[in-house]
Amino acid sequence: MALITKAIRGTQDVLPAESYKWQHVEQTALAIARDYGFREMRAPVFEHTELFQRSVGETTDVVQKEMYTFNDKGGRSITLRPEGTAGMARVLLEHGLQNEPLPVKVSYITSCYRYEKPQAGRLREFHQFGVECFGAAAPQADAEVIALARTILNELGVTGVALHINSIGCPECRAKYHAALKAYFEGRKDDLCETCRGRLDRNPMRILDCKSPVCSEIAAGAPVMLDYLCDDCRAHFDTVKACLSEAEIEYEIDTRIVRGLDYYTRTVFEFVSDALGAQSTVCGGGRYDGLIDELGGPHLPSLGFGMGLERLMLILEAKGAQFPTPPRCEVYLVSMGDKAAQRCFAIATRLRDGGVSVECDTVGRSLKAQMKYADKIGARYTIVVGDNELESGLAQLKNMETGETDEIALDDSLYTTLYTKSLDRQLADMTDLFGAVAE
RNA sequence: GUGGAUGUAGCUUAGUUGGUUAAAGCGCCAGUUUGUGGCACUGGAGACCGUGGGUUCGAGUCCCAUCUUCCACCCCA
Repeated sequence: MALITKAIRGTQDVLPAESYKWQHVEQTALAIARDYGFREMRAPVFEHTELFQRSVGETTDVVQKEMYTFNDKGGRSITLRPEGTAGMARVLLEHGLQNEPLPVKVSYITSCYRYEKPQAGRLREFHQFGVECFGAAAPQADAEVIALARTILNELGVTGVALHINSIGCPECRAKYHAALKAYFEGRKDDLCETCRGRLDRNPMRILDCKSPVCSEIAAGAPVMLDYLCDDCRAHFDTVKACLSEAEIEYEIDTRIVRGLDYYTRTVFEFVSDALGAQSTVCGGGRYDGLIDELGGPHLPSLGFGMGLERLMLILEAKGAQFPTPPRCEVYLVSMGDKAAQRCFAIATRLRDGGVSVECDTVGRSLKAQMKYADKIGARYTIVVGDNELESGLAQLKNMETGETDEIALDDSLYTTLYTKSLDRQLADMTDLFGAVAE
């Protein structure tokens, strides 16, 4: 295939036949977040490169080798956002939102860009639903954000996901832990795999996550972060756990969770799916108490999560989750001849103004072909308009499901009849929807 | 960035040890006389066989390169 008609590596198109699923997922997530008090906020796809370097962290893989960075014509270094939080934090500070009643709770749906090798559940352009809660230091905020993610997953019909949580402490206790960890691994340095030997200086916590048999065996005996938490961090984590338990939210402690973005502190969590293969995290997040200071703002303890929409869709498809069926064409107006076609267009326009879903011929097809087409797009009713109908002012309203026909006059009564039918249908659809939710 | 697999019409595939106009199903379009869809039947459009080289009298079939997609590592959503 020619280059110009080929999508860029690692990108994905959403076709008309699939888009309703995305709309459902996005609207559901946004609506539930609204119930939790999160309002949507939007930020540009690109930001100054420095923003991501400062927030995500200079030493992280994301910043070091995965960002889409370029110079614009004005010589500025621009980067396509590799994640959502940094941009949200920037908007907060630029517009002084920290002066509004705290906490400031925002949600977002964004595309993100990372130059990685594509594989299952990993794309170069991917989409996230996420939330940020700025200015909430209490452990209840951690539980709230976790509960929100869980509710969204549940509401969408996702099964087979487990919540894993951990605390990586504050900079003070983490420094002590790092020292202990380093001392431990230093003793076994020669046994570690090559990548882990490199990690020893950069980020020893990553070794805990290494898949190599030798490393994981060594890691099994390594000191655990939770044992090094300072009193405040320990108390915070204990309360988070207590909140989750009392709200009957199941979780497991996973001491190997180490977020790859530098801004995280204290609580970190992920929702892991059994349906995704190697890239099994569908939602990841945590607290970042130092991020806003780091960006030059006030000390504003905050937290959030990101949910990978493509991964979410993958799970939904794998689990055979149900999506609400997209609305179908209510009436197809079949026309014969130019005069009738014009009349049909006029009728269609008026019906559409009244909120009815109508279609009519735009390619000059024969009557039979129009009937076939009406059938293919799932039209519920058809009305054939030709010279006879134009003259008599009467037409047949055909129910495409049963094949039954009713006489219908081509005057003002036609509109009220069809408005009513359409309204009844919408009402029935809503009843179905609520019925399904109630189950 | 490192490994392994993959690539034929819109989709799913067939293409014998390299040999004439690359095949089928689905889908699409149009017909099956008199103004009404779903079934059936008929016909049609649609593939430079991922791309570029090479071997050969001759390659979709062999070789090399490259790209894509998929899977794993790595990383993360």
